[in-house]
Amino acid sequence: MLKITRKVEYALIALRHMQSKDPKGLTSAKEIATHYGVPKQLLAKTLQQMARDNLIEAVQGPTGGYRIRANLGKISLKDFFERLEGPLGMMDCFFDSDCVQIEACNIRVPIQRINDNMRDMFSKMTLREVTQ
Amino acid sequence: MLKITRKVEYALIALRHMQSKDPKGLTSAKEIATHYGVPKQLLAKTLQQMARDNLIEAVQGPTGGYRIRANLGKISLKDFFERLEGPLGMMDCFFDSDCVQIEACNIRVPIQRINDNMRDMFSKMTLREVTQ
DNA sequence: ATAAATACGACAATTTTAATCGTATTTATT
DNA sequence: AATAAATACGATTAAAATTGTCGTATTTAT
Repeated sequence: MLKITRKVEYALIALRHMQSKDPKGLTSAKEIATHYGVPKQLLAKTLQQMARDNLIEAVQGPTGGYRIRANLGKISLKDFFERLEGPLGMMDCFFDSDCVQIEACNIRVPIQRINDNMRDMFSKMTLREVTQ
Repeated sequence: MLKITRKVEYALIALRHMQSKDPKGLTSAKEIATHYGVPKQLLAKTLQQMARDNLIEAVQGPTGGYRIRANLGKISLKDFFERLEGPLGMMDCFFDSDCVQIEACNIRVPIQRINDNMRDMFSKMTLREVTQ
């Protein structure tokens, strides 16, 4: 419980790797995959998603690759998690609401409170803190 | 990602339900299961586990059931989660360590930091805050 | 033209979580 | 003593979520 996914893990590995290099230079999915022993295809998808989100920039063709585009110091971990994985909630009922028990449920409000604390915590941490 | 499990959910529902009743009285698994539309067997196991942990007290036989035993105001959410689900960590590598990449991994320390924040947060909230 | 890279939907495998089954034990009630 | 209703719990199955792979298309430097 309360685990991050591989997608997020690989994204962080990739960002941190790129962060430590010349910001103009490009890094290929292959480079990261072989260096960290991570499945290349899955990593590539994650990189592609980050590119769609304008977190990084993609350059196609041979000699292509990715470089960081956004200011990581301005992106909260909460936003980062939500871009990659969707809304952040400890229980599905906060978004789905296909829970028929919603009337009887006695912990919705308290859980909401915990959840707010969690979101608050991740709102206060920036991506740069993790990748630098 | 970052979800609590049903086990924890059912445990909280049960505790909150019992909290709202006469502390001497007993509550059966059946009562909670039918009231909140929750699978009885799974709930029962969770209650049994909480009983083994001395969080609640079990009374057998017909007219038996459970009642709260511990002082919920003295139990942190972190302890509660860990009693039910084991060590709290955003990544398995903090306990398992069967990760061969542990040498190359570049995010272990930063993730550890986030994780510490999370554990800290849950250490500061008590079970009572959630169940009252 | 070729090769090496990104792009991405569809699918398969794996793992984790959730739920059920079956049986034993306890004990209040009759 | 018999019964019934409750807890106790290991084993198994089912379902869901996660993780990984495949195949194909596109881009572009050489």
